[in-house]
Amino acid sequence: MAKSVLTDPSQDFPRWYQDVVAKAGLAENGAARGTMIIRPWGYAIWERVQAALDERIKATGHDNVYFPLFIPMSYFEREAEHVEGFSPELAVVTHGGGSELAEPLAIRPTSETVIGEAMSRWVQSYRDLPLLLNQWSNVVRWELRPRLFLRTSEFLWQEGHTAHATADDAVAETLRMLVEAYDDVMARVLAIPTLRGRKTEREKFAGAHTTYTLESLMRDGKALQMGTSHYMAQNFAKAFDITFSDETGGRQQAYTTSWGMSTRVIGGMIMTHGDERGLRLPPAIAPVQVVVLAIKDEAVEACRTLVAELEAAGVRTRLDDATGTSFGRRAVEWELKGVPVRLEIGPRDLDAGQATLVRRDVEGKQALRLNEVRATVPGLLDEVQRGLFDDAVTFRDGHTRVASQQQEVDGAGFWTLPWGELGVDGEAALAQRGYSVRCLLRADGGLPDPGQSDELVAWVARAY
RNA sequence: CGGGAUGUAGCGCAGCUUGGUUAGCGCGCCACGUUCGGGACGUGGAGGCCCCGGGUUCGAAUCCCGGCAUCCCGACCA
Repeated sequence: MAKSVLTDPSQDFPRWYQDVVAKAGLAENGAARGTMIIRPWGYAIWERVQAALDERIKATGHDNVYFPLFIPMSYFEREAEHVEGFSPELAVVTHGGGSELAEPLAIRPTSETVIGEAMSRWVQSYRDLPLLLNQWSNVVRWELRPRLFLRTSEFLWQEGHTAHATADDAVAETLRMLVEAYDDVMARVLAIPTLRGRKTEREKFAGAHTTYTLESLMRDGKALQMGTSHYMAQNFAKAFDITFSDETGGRQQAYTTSWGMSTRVIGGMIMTHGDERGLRLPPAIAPVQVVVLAIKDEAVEACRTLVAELEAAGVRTRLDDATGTSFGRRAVEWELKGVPVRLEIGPRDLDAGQATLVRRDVEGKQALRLNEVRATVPGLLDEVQRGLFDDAVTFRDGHTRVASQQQEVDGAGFWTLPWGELGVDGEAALAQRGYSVRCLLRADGGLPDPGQSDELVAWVARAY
């Protein structure tokens, strides 16, 4: 298990994070304040998140669509809470084609409004429901304190928007995407354990009836929201007139949902798995799962054979035959990039008919017979994936403490306390001290219904 | 918008207090040679509106005034 920055106060976590992002070649700041340039290695990771998530979204019956980047300002004003929540962070275009626009255009911070407007035209009958849409896009929010991947003025994400005939259907959809799409990708692909919970009124999405969230604990003991799923009830249907004729010919208002997951999860992955030597990529997300490194020219041929074998076994493999660069430099570069497994072959290995296996997740090297590589590596990658997830669970559980009242909350990690004791006043008191209620869970750990208010446990932490 | 700090080579920094040759150092980059099983070394080289504007002075990276930008701590947030 990686040493925690939390247990080593001499370490400066923000600095560590910046170094990992830079040295792994993931991203850098853009010219405009708060913007981010995603470099090839970082984008390849995002593409794997996209692929996994898109597969889950399509598997649950959703269709991909694309809506405009520009949204007329008046759209935001139709939903009171929504406009209040988002106005402060809107970027607004006032000029186009050399002259001032009659109506300013907001650059989308999220697309409930434009999509709601279209839904009102597309939904006429109960037969048109449910309407299950998803969009891959960039959005802009003028954040005050940007940080690569975690909070940038512009970010890439996926936003799902659905409309349903009944409240039950909409709630079920909200929970389905949280669990079957988001948490599945978090656990299976990013190897990040989460809490599945409900947001408090104070923390919910602007305009939502209920917000559900996935919360994770980073290695510095702060929490990060990894994805949210919102049940809007009829709030947006009212604002955008999404109505339909039911089976009996009556007029009904639809119930809508929205849910999003962004490039932030890459930041979460870095802060969950990274160690003092840089990035550690879970195999499922790694653009390159195995690098086969030829130490000397005479080993290149054997390396090529190995690469071909592994590729045939479905392992994403890259050959490093840059023997003109020193071995140490190449080894370190692949470590910084977080590649899970390295196979080194030099003259000594050739003589012995073996490769030297180096895992990124644990210390040490071991010999592996060349003819056993193909049979061994896929299982090893699964083991690494599980190990990273288990380490993160152990870390979280080891940094979760129980409190009975808000005054006891003091320090890094999660704190749990009865929501009935805490309440909105306790929540406000915690906020004064820099802590927030990340989410509410049922006493048995399950997800609370939208209306449930008793027997809830508040999970509290400092957050990003 | 409050509190603190910083702008000097691609990156990280020193120099400024006490003005004075040609503005330095580390990393990186280029060439050649020796190296190469864990970030090699030597020699040579390229690369600077010292954030911007004004002022003081024989002379400003350095002192004074005014801008601008960035970073850190808060409030906002996927």
